[in-house]
Amino acid sequence: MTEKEKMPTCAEGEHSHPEIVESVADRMADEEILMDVAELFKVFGDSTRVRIICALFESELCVCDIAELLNMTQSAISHQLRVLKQARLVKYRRDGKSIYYSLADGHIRTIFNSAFEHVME
Amino acid sequence: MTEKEKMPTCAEGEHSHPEIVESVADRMADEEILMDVAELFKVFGDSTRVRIICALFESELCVCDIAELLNMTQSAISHQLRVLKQARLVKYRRDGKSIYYSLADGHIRTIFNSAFEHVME
DNA sequence: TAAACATATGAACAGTTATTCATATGATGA
DNA sequence: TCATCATATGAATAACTGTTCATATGTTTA
Repeated sequence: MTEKEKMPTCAEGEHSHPEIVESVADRMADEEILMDVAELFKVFGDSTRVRIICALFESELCVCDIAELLNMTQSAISHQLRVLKQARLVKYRRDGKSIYYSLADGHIRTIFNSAFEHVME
Repeated sequence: MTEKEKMPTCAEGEHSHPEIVESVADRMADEEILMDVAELFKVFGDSTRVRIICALFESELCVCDIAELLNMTQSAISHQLRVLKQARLVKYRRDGKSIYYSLADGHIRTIFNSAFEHVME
């Protein structure tokens, strides 16, 4: 470029498609819901948490059993369970010294089943 | 603790449940598939990419229209489209100077619909 | 009550990631 | 062919995240 100019974007020119953009904007879900969806997927987007969730699909489990199953430290599992807890994806009950975790919601299975279908296409 | 000892984990003691752990391990999906699922969710776990995907649910769009719609720079959108492209979630076609993106797969809608149901419970 | 155990948590660190800025690439039209 | 436009990309940076280590909390049992 001969002159130092701001790089134009088509959105400012005549080549954009304002009708389409507006129409899509109208039909899209609310910003807040999209944020919640992204937040949910973010929780699912870690292999440790995915493995914990898939373990809990099969059975209620205490922390140390999850740690043994995944071959990870108790601390690492506990930290991840906290993330799942904060996202209201797991619930827990105390039995003696152990704490048993299970899935809080049936929707989780549905979401994962769809994801499994996709990756195994 | 009086002595400096390695903190024991129940997995090494008698309080673990090896039968349950083994049974869950047997029924769980393969490690590789779980990694793929986590990888997929990781791509979905960003609000910009969620907004792009949800926009593409409504219509095929060129890059600059997505940028305008989301009120972000063309560069930021382009970088995120590359992530979606590498995950084989979008396809594109050239029409003159513009490049139009669309979703590559119907499964994506299914997964998102389940997620929407969850967050809107 | 004290020791042992299962779990939770705070701090620190390393690795990852999203955006920005500057610039490259590739297509179009004069 | 040259200027312009739409998009892509590399480098840099700031923010975030997962694990580890050390330790705290709360329960059980001797």
